[in-house]
Amino acid sequence: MSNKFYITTPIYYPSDKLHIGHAYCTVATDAMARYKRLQGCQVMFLTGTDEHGMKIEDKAKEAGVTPQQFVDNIVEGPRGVKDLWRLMNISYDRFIRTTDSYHVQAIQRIFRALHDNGDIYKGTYSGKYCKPCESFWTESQLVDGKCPDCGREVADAQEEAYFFRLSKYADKIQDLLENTDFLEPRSRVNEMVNNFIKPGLEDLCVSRTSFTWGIPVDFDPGHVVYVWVDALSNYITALGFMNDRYDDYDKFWPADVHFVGKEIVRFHAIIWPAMLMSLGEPLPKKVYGHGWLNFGGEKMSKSRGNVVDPYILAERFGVDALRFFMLRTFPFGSDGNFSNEALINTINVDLANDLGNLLSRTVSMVEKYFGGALPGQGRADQADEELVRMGATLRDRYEAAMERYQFQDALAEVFGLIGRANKYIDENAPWVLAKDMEANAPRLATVMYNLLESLRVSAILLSPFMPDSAGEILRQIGAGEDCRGWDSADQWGALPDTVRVERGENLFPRVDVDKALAELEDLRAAAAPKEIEIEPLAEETVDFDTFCKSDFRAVKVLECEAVKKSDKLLRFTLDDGTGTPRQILSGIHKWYEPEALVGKTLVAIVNLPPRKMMGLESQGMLISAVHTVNGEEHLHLLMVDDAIPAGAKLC
RNA sequence: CGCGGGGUGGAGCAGUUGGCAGCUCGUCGGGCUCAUAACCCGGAGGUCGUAGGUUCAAGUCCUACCCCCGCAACCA
Repeated sequence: MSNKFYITTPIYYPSDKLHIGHAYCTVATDAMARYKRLQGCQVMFLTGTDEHGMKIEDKAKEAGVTPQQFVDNIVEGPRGVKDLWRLMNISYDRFIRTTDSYHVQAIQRIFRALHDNGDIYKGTYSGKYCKPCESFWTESQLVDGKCPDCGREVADAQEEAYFFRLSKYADKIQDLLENTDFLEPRSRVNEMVNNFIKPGLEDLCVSRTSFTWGIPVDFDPGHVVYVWVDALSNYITALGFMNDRYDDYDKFWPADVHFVGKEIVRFHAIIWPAMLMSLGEPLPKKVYGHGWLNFGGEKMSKSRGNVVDPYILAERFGVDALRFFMLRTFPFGSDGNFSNEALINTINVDLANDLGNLLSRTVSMVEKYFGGALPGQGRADQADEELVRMGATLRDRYEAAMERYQFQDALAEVFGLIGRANKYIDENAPWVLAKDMEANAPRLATVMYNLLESLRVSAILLSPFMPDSAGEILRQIGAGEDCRGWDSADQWGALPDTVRVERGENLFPRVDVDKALAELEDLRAAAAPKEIEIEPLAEETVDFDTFCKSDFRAVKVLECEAVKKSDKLLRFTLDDGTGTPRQILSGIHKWYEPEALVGKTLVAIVNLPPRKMMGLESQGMLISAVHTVNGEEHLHLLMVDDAIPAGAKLC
């Protein structure tokens, strides 16, 4: 086995605060890194932030600061990225920011190298251009042939851009994906091949001229390097590839594994290896696409208002409990359903009842029966066999699961031993033995010893997941430095038989479920100070005649139903006073249930050209008031007095 | 017929190459008292989405269909 281990998280995009999903990936990587260190490997654990791009540029503008100030605040500032990793006890060895000067310099060299070997060429990126918005759109993004943002005409336009010859590597990539275990879990391979490779890989646009917040192409000012080359290369520039800041490339590359979310598997499984092939560098040994944490069965997203804040949970329940929960409960390769109930349940059952209580009852019995230190004379019995065998072989089963990144399984193995130890207490009833110490002291000592050993082995193997708590367990059971390591984890008997224990606070207090859930709900509500935003008033004036052309009418809702296969669309049948029902489609299902709207008097513009949506014709548009609260969009249909007759003109 | 994932006791999930349907929680009954009202034992509860097919044998393989989720699309 190689003694070096290089593991990475993705570099996160700091356009906003990070949430539990980012923490999930990073905690998993941290557990893996700590596990490898425990085994004695020399580990390089890299994480960081991807700080360029138009979105950051825009966000900074909104906030009235420079892009650099904006990302500095999110990365280094209070409750920022680095602060979150401190809180989550993340043991990264290196943190890369794509704005770091060594990275910038290396990217320029990499870009040039790809250019020099002919894999990057200058071409034109053609599309539809909207002048007022200064935006390029593809044919398919257009709405009714017009700009999807402002609805104005677009023109054919071409932008000069650099392209990477991704197509050249299509066959090699397909072979890599289908015939090796480069990408795991296996289910992600089909998706990649079917969606992206089989339809034909197109060359990739790798530079932009439409924004400036990026790394300049040094031989062609005006172009900045687009995300692919900039962000993906972090995995090698952070080791010193094409720069002088570090000198670890030869030592640690290729990476043993990149942990990435399933949404960016595509970039890591197709574009990244192609870039490395072009550079003539070795490929990473593996890309592992983990699942997402959903909340209440739905994807977590800001607009749904169900984003989970790791700060609140870690402060309320402890960092170790949160780390443990994420990796114990969900299979790493597939999506998991996060819920506060499940978190609390896991804390109570696994950590409080099983592990914490085992520690507590064991230590307190050693104190009560032996004054805190075992006597050094024991008597083994057949009744010990199963527990001892299980404990002595646990490390191997744990290791097998960890090597496959099956954290859930590895932890289940550990808790198998913890459960067995609790049962062992019942089977041997130490309190019965203690009634006749003269006869039973050696036997009782052995029972206690086996319990301490169970705790010791468990704690060592739990230490990558719960570093602080595992250390506290080892401290309480009196384990010295020489029996805390990986090598001692399969040595039953490493603990001295005269060990002295030291009782401490309850490691994992039981959580009152109802109370905690209510508190979390309060916190969530309190954490959302209202920040109401409205769209800026229009600067352009509109002449009176143009305004008069818009025909607004009061309309009555005759029928309203959700459009099948659409999340957002409602289909209205309206009385507009003409006697002929008017059909209008409106994307407001998020805010209104159709049945609640029947009979209401609304306002519609009725002389817009008809337009098809999801195969249905919409003859106009309903008027709503919109604003955002904390970034979440709110919408209210304009409802007017029901006394107004259908068809009444608004002017 | 856009792509992918999934439908297994009340809830959440495992089920590798087809061979008696498992785990955690909950629930019901019992035991114990060292311990964080924790621990241990036992019971009840499932036509494995539906309908066909292959097989001595199908949760597992094949075909069709239904439903859910994500991506995409759409959101006048």
